[in-house]
Amino acid sequence: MHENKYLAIYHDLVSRIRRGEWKAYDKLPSEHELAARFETSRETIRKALNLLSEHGYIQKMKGKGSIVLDVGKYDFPVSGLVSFKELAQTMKQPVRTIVHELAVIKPDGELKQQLRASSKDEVWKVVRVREIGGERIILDKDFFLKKHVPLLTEEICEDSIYEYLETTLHLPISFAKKEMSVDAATEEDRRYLDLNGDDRVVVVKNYVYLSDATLFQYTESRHRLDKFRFVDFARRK
Amino acid sequence: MHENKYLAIYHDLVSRIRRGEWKAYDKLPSEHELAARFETSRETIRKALNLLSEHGYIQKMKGKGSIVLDVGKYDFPVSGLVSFKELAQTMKQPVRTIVHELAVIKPDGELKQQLRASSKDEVWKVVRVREIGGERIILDKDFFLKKHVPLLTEEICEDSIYEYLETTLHLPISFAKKEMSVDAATEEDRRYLDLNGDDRVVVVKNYVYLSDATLFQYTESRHRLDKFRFVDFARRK
DNA sequence: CAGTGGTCTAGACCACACG
DNA sequence: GTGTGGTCTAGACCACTGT
Repeated sequence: MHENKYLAIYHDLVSRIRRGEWKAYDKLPSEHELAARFETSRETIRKALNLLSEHGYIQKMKGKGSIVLDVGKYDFPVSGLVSFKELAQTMKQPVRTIVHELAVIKPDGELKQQLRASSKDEVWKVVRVREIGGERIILDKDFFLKKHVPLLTEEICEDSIYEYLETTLHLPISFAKKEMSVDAATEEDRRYLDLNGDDRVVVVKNYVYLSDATLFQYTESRHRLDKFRFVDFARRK
Repeated sequence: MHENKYLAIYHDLVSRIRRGEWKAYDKLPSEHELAARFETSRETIRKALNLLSEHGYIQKMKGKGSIVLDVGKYDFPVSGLVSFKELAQTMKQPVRTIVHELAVIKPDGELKQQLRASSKDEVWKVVRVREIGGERIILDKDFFLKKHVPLLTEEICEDSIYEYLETTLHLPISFAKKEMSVDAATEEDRRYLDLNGDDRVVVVKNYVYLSDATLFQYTESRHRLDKFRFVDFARRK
């Protein structure tokens, strides 16, 4: 496993910050100083620092230096592509995934359009419920183009589909477009979730693209209103 | 007004893409070619292309080239700090801002904590309603530390507070943390908004920081459920 | 193989902050 | 003034993609 120099420096600095080597509002060493310490060029240090900045670890100030922030260490994930398994690992509550449906289907009108699929394409349909603290909170409906994902099993769906796609199939998942809104709850929502009488759910629609910019997955995540929470760290452009 | 070379190139390429000089899935010229065309170095071109990539305009592919995407041209804003006025300009519906309250207050317990203010700090409180297509949809409650914002008028609040802060006061707004959730509607929500009987609202809490990492604004944006929509473009790290 | 984007270097000059 | 981060250059080598 080979890691880029700037990524290695980024990870090194992240772990130092997390370990408390620098506390919030402490100044980092200057870029010149860091370049000498890591025996590299300043531009490479700057790549690492820009990553830290984008991820909310530091704030850079022209003419002054870079200071460590205290946001960004908590409340992960920030905006980004994060799978439920990665998210679950940061939570205290016990979580469980129940697979309700796992089948190959022919996409119909709306779904075909969403996946930009042709009539000949076959599509995996996966319906899962996420249980958190004993309550059924999230209904996940995933659709994959079968030409990209030849095999799926119940075991994979109970673990992490993302992990399987990336580490086993080596699919180059690259970017996604998310849309969030509040919609009326369907009969399916009422059947699979503990809605406590709510007639609405938060719907997160996720369009996932590969690195050649082809769409290969459409996911609809339906959350119980009172348990929904989304955190986003954003920099002014 | 001086603009950096890589920013100028970025803006040039954005406008060419928006004008349709390259269509979706077209290949951009290679970085080498662009460097020659813009009479600059490849690293500078790469800075511009990375901006295009981050903003969802292009997809870079090692060994192949960069292609133009069709997401990112619509559905603005993507995740980011965007003021209501900027957002309104991209909408078709007529919008209006009504200022209900504009006062200097002493922060009480919860607010003091949220703004990390001391008992001596004075705080601007602004309550505004956003009307879209004739309906009162969004209730915005803004709190600014007065030491950063000496003067606020009703005219400024009806226009764009952000514009005033950035272009007139030159406050270096730098980053923000957003939290979204669905909460019970308050008496205030029912009074100011056309809720149509809903007993919940989408709450977006926004903590805004200056470039020296000091918090100076807390905003709570309360949206009617059925009109709430949030779009996010995210790249896999 | 040639062409592409990804990383890295060792410098340079600039704008900004602070004493 | 010194020191900081921001930009820019002209090269280099690498890994990947296509033919």
